[in-house]
Amino acid sequence: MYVTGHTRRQPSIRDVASAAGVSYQTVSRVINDHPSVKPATRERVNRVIEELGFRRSATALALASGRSRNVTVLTANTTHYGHASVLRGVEEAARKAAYAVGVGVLEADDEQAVAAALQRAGDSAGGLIVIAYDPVGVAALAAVDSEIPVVGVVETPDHEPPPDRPWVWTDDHQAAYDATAHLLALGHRTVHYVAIPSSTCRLSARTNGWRRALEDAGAPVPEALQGAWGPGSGHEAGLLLAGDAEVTAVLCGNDDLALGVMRALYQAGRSVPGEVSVVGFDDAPYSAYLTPSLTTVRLDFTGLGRAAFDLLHGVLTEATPVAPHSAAVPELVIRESTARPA
Amino acid sequence: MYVTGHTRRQPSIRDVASAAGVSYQTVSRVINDHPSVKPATRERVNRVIEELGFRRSATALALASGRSRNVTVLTANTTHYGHASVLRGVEEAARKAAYAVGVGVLEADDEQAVAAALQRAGDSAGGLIVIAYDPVGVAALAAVDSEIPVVGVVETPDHEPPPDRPWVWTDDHQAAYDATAHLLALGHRTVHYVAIPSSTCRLSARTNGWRRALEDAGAPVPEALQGAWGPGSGHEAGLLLAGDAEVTAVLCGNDDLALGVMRALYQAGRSVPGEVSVVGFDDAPYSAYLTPSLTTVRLDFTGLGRAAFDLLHGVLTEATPVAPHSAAVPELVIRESTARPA
DNA sequence: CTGAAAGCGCTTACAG
DNA sequence: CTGAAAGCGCTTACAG
Repeated sequence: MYVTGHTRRQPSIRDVASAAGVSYQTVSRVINDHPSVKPATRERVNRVIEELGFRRSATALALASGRSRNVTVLTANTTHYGHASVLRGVEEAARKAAYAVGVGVLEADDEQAVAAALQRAGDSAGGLIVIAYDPVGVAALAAVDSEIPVVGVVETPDHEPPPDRPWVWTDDHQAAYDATAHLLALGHRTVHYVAIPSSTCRLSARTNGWRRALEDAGAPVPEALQGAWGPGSGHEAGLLLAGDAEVTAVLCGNDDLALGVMRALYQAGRSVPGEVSVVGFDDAPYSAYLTPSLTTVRLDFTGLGRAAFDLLHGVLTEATPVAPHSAAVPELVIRESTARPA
Repeated sequence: MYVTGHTRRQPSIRDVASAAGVSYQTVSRVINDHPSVKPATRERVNRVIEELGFRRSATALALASGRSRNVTVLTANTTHYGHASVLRGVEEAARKAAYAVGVGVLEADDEQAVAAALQRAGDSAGGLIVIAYDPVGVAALAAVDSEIPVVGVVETPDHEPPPDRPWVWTDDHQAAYDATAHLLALGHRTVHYVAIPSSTCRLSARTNGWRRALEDAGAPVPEALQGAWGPGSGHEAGLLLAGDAEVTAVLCGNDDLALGVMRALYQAGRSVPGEVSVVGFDDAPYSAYLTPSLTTVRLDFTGLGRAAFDLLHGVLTEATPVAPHSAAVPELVIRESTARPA
């Protein structure tokens, strides 16, 4: 069989219209499920659509209608488990709603780079979801033009989001409180804390939850250590902590940090959980298989992503009232890395 | 300050044109860097563009020109380190070229689902990048309409890709060979293997590299165990392996599998690397911080993603000749999980 | 219930 | 070097 190099053009609504013996306007009504089309006509048009393999052009639709069935998620990171899972949740919900999803990564947090990322995203997207777990994300969320629909995936906020700009989060504060309380209940005198980068200048909800639990129990409140996102910075913090004989329990802002801390403790000859208990945040896929397996707070990132999309979809279509909401309840998963103090 | 609720429409090239006192056609020439525009005119237009904050509409551009400055990557998984890193690499290169990137996840591998994913992706993208590390991805790559530009991110192939459909890969075969040879050189009689899901019916390049190294050394070739992607399946395989006293060295298709195997070995009371050596593939961020830290093959997934985009960009613009190519050389990273047999 | 017109914001020939 | 026309594939009023 010989095929010419010529690409057969995709059929347009006009092609469908002439093949079905109607005006292209009627075809438009059919593909938009407009009520006022005679059933027989509708059926005939649908048959032709099927035969010709017609697919409505998303770009023409976007240009003509001004709406774009595309959302893009802006994030500072795509490989970290939490961020990647949020993206996955967004994609899942978007797929169900027949939306396309784009990704933009926020490389640097200078104003220019953020502005550029925002513009690129705004060019193609009808709406934005920005993951604001870190300073770059927060800056981006704040810099979004007021005309473009956006929802933020944020840390537990301490104030209401602006009405036109919903947020989505899981209750970090309570989760950190619970994890700290668990350690205290085991008999530890206090709990040290290695923080992930705070998204804002003020203290994060996790930090506050940890501190509150300590205060409520009348335990001393040690100074929190500031970590980054990866295990390397957990390792550095762990080295510091390992040198302090007072340290018997460490709460970490995420599992990567906890992993680094455990490694440092091991290198310093302090056993986990024999001498020191360690708790993480996230429940990354690897955490259950570490030795000792990691006690951690399971966060439903995927559910968060789905919620973010649903919210955005709501503001995009104006069908649903938009309300800020906290999705999914975190759950403390107790494994081998926590025990009573020696 | 009072602001009306009315959205000020984005300026179009006509707005720019009238403000600059030229025709909109001239504006089009300026934004497209067309050579034949008098420098003075160009400068004036550019000034107006600046003043008005004009941004060319990506969707109008796509509709009018037929080209879409958007690529979408199709993948069965977004959270696994390798897949996420490829995506990250694509985004990085796309950003440099001012392209937008979309993601589509391949949920199920039945024909319908793949076809649906393909259609959705094709609707918005000018080109596709499909990650074909697993059966779903392979099916998707094969099902892409011949008219749409696509590049596959694949396992080391055993034949040339079709000329119009470039692939990108890293040399798995050599990497598996090296890792196996390392274990053999340490004095192990043979090396067992836990495989990731093969993308095809035939054996994967990793499996072949492992087998070849064994054969070249005259070592017995045990049957490979079939794993999935996550640590859970590595754990299952590890339980099997742990029961066999002959097993002293295990090569795993990825780090997650290796983690699961190490956990199983630990539970069975067999020490790593004292009694059994374990090697992974990927060099995930956590691998260096495990105890024992994991010997593994570092793969440049991000570079692979960048290469995939560059290739696609080449076929999209027809500026660069497209050639299949192997990006980045894998590197064996020797850490604590491997040692001489007891 | 159905059709003819105008327009979304650009680009691609075609003129001058 | 610059401008007026037609068209990309749809939708949104406006007629009938």
